[in-house]
Amino acid sequence: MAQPKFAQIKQHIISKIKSGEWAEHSRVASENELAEQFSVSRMTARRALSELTDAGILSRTQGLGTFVASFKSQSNLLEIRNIADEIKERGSDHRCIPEVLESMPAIAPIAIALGVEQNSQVYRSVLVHLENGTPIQVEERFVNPTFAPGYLQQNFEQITPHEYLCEVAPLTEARHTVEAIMPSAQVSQWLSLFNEEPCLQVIRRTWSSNGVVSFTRLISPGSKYRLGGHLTFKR
Amino acid sequence: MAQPKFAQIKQHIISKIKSGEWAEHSRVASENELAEQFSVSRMTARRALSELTDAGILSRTQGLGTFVASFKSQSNLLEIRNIADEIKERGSDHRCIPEVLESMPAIAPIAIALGVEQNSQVYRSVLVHLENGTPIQVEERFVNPTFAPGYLQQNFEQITPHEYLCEVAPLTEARHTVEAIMPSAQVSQWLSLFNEEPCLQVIRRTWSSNGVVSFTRLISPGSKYRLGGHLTFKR
DNA sequence: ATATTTGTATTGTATATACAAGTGTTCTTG
DNA sequence: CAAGAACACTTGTATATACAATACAAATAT
Repeated sequence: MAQPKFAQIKQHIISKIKSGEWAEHSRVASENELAEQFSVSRMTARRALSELTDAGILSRTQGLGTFVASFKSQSNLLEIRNIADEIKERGSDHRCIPEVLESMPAIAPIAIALGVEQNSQVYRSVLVHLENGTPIQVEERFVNPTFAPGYLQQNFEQITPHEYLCEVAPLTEARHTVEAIMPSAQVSQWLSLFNEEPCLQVIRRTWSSNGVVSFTRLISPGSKYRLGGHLTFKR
Repeated sequence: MAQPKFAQIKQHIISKIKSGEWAEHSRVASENELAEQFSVSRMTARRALSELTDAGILSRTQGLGTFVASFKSQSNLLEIRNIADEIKERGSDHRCIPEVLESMPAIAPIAIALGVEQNSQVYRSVLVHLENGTPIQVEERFVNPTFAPGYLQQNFEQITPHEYLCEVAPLTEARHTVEAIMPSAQVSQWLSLFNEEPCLQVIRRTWSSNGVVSFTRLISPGSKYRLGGHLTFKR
C-alpha cells in the first residue's frame, strides 16, 4: 500500500476543498457514508475526519455532522525562529559577541516581568549576533538567578543562552510580543547603525513550572531583518 | 465519567512533563504499559499518546518508543489577528474610514506580488481603522480583479475587504511578513502622526487555488500597536 | 571476528463491535 | 393544536483483535 487508506481519504477531502468544490460550511459525508464509499471500516473513515478536524480544516458536531471549517477561523500564525538557526539555514556564517555579562539590581519593570522583588539581584547578558560579520540582532536578556544560578559562568560563544536555560530549567511556556521601536543610542552602536533606523523588537518571556525564567529583548534593524518571510531575493 | 479515559491519561502525562519529573527526551511508558497502568485497552492508551504527539508534546518512533519532545522543537508561534476583532474584543469602538477605492495600473512590484501583467489594471483600497476615534492601522490592499470583479462596488464600512474576498474567492493560503519601517508622509497623515515614529508593517498575500487574490500592507504605529501581546496594562 | 538470522518490544494500520450522547424529525397522545 | 415520546442518524468513547513495519539486541552461522 503506497499510502495508508486514512491518508488517501484525507487527500481526497482536502482536494475537494482546495478546488472549491466543497465550499465553506458545506456538509461532508458522514463517517458511515465515507466508510462505504471507500470500502473501509467506520474507524478508518473516522480517523481521516478526526485528523482533519484537529488540523482545523473540518469542524464536527455530535449529532449534526461534519462540515468544512471556515477559512476565517484558521488562525494566521507567524513563527518566531532562533536567529542562529535562521542564519545557518541561509548558509551564512553566524557569530556571536558577548557585550555584557553582569549581575545587577532589578529596576521596576524588570522586577515585575521576572516576578522578583524590586532591586534584588538579577543576571543580565547582552549578545550581538552577526551574519557574515554584519550585526543583525541584539539580544538583551534578564535572568531570574533562582532558576539558573550558574548563568554568568557560561561561555555564550559556545552555547546560546536559550539552549543553556532549556537545560537548566525545564521550560513550559513562552510568550512573545512584537513591536516597532527606535533603538537607543547604545543599541544603535551595537548594531553599527549610523543613521536613525526603525527596529523590530521581539520581547520574549519564558516560564518554567515555578515562574518566569527569563525576559528577553531581541532587536533587529528593519532594513536587515524581517519576521516570517525568508527574504531570499535581495534588491 | 467526568472526563473520558484518554483525556485523563493525557492530563497525567502533561502534568509529569510540566512538573519536570519527565525531562526532555526521556522515555514515556509504552502503549501496552500505559494500558495496564490505567486498566484501559491499548487503543485508548494509544489515543492519548497520539494526540500528544500531534500537539508536538511527545515524539514517537516505530520500533523504538515514545519520548518527551524537546522544548526547542516546539515552534514559537505568533497569531496575526484581525484588527477589527481585536478592537471589539477589547471592548473598544471600531470604525473604518475608506480613503481610497480605485482601479490603477500595476507597477512592477505589485504586478509581481499579484502575479499579473505589468501595467494591467488592479484594484486598490486604503482603509483607516480607528479605535475609539484614534487611527490605529492603515490597510492598503491591492486586489487581482480576476478573482473579485465586484470589489470596487463594495461598501467597506459594512463588510471588511477580507470578509468580502473570503466570500467571493475560496482562500486556500495566506503568507505573512512583519517588519519595522518609517511610514511615508501620506501614511503618517492617515495615522495622524505628527512626529516621525517607527511603524509595524505586516504584509499579507492571500491565495486561492488559482493564484494570488490580494496583496495587503497593514501599517500601525509602534506606540499604539503591538503584535501578540494583549497590552492590557497601559503606563 | 564478522556477518546473518532470529526474536522481542514497540509503534502503525485496519477492522468489527458495542454503547453513549447529541440533534432533528416524525409520530403519538392529551 | 401542542407537548411529549419514539425514532433515525450523527459523532464520541472504548474494547478486542489482527497483522505490518521498524529498531534493537541476542543468538547463530560463516
